[in-house]
Amino acid sequence: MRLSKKFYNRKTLTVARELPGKYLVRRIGRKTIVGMITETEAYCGFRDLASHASKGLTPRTKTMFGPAGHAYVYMIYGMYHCLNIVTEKEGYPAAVLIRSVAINDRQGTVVDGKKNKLLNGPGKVCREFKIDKKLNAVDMCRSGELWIEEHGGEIKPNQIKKGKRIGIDYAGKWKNKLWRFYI
DNA sequence: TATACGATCACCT
DNA sequence: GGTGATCGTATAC
Repeated sequence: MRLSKKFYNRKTLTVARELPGKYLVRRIGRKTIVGMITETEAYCGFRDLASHASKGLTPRTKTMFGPAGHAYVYMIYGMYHCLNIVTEKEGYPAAVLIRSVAINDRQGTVVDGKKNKLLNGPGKVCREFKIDKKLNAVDMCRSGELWIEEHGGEIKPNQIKKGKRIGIDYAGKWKNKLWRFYI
């Protein structure tokens, strides 16, 4: 079942904690790619120095200020894209970064010599799912191209671990927050 | 108009 | 462990 706006329109940490174990679905024409989310990070509020939104509202970060359930896609290092999902109410800048996804192909197709493929890193996730700026600001509650499903029962809450966020050494005290969730 | 740098990855030592 | 690739964005002139 597809996650509704109700799911995303809650506290960012709650959404980030519950997303691991859910399924990211990407439809391109007739082809569908499905992967289980295995790692997320929360970025929330004006004061979080690790969040792009701490610099204020700009054309780039506008999506993060928008309604919950929208995809926030941005380019990093000129070569990679990162996928985020906007959370909380419109006007409050918050999002959950999808850091890692495990592809379990339902048809059993071999991917990279293995049946299962772990996409550990937001850049790899976006490369595999063919996510780029065109998907920025799409409504994941309604889009026919990108959304998240819940199948239920696969992951128990006690399998989800938490830790410090990664790659944000510049964020001062904010870098030590335990806002990263993974399986 | 120009410049510096980043929520990364791959490849080098 | 360290660094180059490579470009959109923010910030500074």
